[in-house]
Amino acid sequence: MDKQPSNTLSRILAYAEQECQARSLRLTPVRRRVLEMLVKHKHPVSAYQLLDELVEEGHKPAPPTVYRALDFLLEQGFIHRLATQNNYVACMHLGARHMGVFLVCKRCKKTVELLGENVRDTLTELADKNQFSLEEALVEVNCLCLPCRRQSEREQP
Amino acid sequence: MDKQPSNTLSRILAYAEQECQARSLRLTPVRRRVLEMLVKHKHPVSAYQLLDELVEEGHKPAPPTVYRALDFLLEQGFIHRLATQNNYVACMHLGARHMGVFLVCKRCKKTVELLGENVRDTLTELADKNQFSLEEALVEVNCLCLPCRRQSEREQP
DNA sequence: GTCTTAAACGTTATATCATAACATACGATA
DNA sequence: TATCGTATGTTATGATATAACGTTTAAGAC
Ligand SMILES: [Zn+2]
Ligand SMILES: [Zn+2]
Ligand SMILES: [Zn+2]
Ligand SMILES: [Zn+2]
Repeated sequence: MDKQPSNTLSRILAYAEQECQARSLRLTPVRRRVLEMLVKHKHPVSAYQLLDELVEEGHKPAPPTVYRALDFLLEQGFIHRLATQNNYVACMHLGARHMGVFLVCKRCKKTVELLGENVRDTLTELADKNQFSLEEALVEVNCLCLPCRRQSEREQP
Repeated sequence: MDKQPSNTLSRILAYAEQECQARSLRLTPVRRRVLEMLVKHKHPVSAYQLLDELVEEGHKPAPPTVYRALDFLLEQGFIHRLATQNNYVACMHLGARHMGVFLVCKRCKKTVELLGENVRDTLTELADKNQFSLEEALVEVNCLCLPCRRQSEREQP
């Protein structure tokens, strides 16, 4: 399990604050709260799961509230969306806008985000060859993590 | 626009038939019909669009019928799913099981499937470094195709 | 041929994910 | 403080996908 130092949350929030200032955008309470929840979770989570947590806190938001916050955070590159899982996850790589490359264990759903600059280069080249220009990309790798692989071997030798 | 020779359909269906025989599986009428529809479409299409077409033909299937056929075709590698689009598309690369690499124009939705063996190698290596083993992967590249790029330039110079 | 059985399919209902549309509140700035 | 664009609240609905269960079908055993 990844450790998550207590200052990671504040580092990410501070970074988001700063970027929003620089872009003349507002990290409103809802947006900030959603980002905070995503950072605190270790796994990617669904929009409705975030919604439920907001409800438990006393807010009474409807789905559009959460989706609008997610859309904002996605646009600013603060979070990523895992399309095969219908889940959202905070970006842990501050500083540079990048495409997400995700390793997802299909058994326990443990997820690792890589920067994958070399993947991007390969894809840009492939796109160019086909007269497409890469805007952004989603790479989701369905995997087995080491513990799950061992578990599988034990079950089916 | 890609041309689609009239024999493409029969080639793909014959291949699917043959593979199913070899794997002791059945390419039932529904499965065959769904594969046929996917091949005939030039763009990826949604499950409900396929459902509507089946209804127009006189069948009266419910969603599970289509989804079960799609699941089968996905498992056999005859089609791919584009998770960011919630769409399904026939595989045009007969013969070898492979991961899908898709260039998708974000403006006109024109889609090209590449084999991308080098992408696979890169991803396998990245997974290994992180103690994940690659099972399969989805690569969707959000692009602008050449015509749409020119169109955009014309609109916003 | 009939029996057995697993796979496939039909059917109904429901779960899950996401957005349209419109009203209200807020916040910057003139 | 008046104005205007942005953000949020609220209600309803659209779009995608699956659970559960009963029936049919096809293939092999006898
Ligand atoms: Zn990231
Ligand atoms: Zn795992
Ligand atoms: Zn393919
Ligand atoms: Zn295009």
